[in-house]
Amino acid sequence: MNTSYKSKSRQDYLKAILSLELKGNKITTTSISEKLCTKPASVTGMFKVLSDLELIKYQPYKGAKLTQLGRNEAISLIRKHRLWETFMVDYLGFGWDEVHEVAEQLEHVESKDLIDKLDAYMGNPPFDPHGDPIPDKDGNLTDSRRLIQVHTLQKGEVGCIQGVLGSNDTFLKHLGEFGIKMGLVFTVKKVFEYDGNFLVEFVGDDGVQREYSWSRKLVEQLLAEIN
Amino acid sequence: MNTSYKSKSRQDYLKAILSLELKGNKITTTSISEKLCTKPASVTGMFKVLSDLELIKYQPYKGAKLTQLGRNEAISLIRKHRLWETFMVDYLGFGWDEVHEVAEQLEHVESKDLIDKLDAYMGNPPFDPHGDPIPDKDGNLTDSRRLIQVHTLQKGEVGCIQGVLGSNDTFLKHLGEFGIKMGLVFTVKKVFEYDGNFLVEFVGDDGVQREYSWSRKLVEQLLAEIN
DNA sequence: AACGATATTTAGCCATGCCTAAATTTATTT
DNA sequence: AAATAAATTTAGGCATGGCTAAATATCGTT
Ligand SMILES: [Mn+2]
Ligand SMILES: [Mn+2]
Ligand SMILES: [Mn+2]
Ligand SMILES: [Mn+2]
Repeated sequence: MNTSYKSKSRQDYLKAILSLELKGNKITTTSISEKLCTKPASVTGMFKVLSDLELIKYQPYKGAKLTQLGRNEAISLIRKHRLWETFMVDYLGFGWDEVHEVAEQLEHVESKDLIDKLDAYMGNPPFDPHGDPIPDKDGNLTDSRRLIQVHTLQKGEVGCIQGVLGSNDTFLKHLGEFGIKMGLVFTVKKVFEYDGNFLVEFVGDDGVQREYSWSRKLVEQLLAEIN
Repeated sequence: MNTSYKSKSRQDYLKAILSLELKGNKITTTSISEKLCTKPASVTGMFKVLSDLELIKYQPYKGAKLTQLGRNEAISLIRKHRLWETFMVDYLGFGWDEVHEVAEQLEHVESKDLIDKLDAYMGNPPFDPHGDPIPDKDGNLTDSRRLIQVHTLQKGEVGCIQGVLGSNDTFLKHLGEFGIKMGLVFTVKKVFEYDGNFLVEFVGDDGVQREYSWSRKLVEQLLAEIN
């Protein structure tokens, strides 16, 4: 049979499953169908295929979980996705809000040699443009940083933006309009009790120090390092 | 209907058709099936699809030809293919015999912005690693060079390798073993009447001048510029 | 423990692109 | 002008990966 696990669809399913597993979620037909914009019935069909290929363990009505084989494949896809994003932003001049869609395509290009050479060309970057860790060529995905959500900061604390939770393009574009980017160092001047907004202060691209009001919804999605 | 012309299969058909048209061949179901390793019956089916999409003009039993729309799409694919090959060889350190397969995948990534930025990043290279001209971002595919097949050279003439006819990997690897590469300047010392072999002389990578015997079959596939 | 709500699977359908075998058209010979 | 050969199309099937609607299993409530 020609049944291999190297198809765009199957790979997207593996990635979706890993993504939910990393968040600690149960892998149900409904949750995957939402993530991939398909229907639960379609997911059931794919779960059977992936299970036959030993990429997942699937118990009808009980859910699915990645096998080691499936996990390896998923991590390889994450590696490709994040390296291509890094290349597009750092070398080709794309904005961080412009690369996700294209990386969704590039991650499916099959060539270990290509991605390892691209990685080497860029000097083995540890993080992608959204602050997400890039698995190394052996599939090790580690992140020793202690990032915390900005909404947990106290008045007076200084943070450095190192990542974002979720990275859909409109959210990223919104951040850009606020001058928020990776590595930005800011100070919490005040937390408003009324609506949970954060008053922060930082030096903009133009070298001028200004104050901004970040919404509660926004700061929950921002990850920072504190010193 | 979801019937778009952006599928890997359809794109590969368009490329195959353009490739044969450029060689002046008639586009038959048989010729395309050979090029794509499918069967004539499958090509008939695809010709109907491409015809419905107005990418080709198709007359049953008479053959097919690209429309302007189809030609534009095919040229865009050629552009992507050659730019990715150039990137892999000139930036990532691949050999010219290692990039074709991967470029076959990369050419299907859909993003005009990506390929135009990659082109700019590389400084708009005019030719790919195999000496083939790269269409510009507006789809202009021109080649003002006057390349001739090496077997037409006379004893005593000096040539500069600028391209190869056909570029399957084993052929290219073979060239590599002979020290033959783009830009190589050589002198024809003698043409053997017996077997049509060419005795040529050039300075190798190590700086040492040596003589080589190039087979008739080989020199027919080499394109050179003479000064 | 039984009911209703919710989640999941099954059944049956569709589009894409490939295949083989059979029918048909076109080209070549005599 | 037939007859044969070659090329091409048609017919019928298969695998993948979607869908909807209906059947079934599981879960939360009372
Ligand atoms: Mn994808
Ligand atoms: Mn990312
Ligand atoms: Mn291709
Ligand atoms: Mn090439």
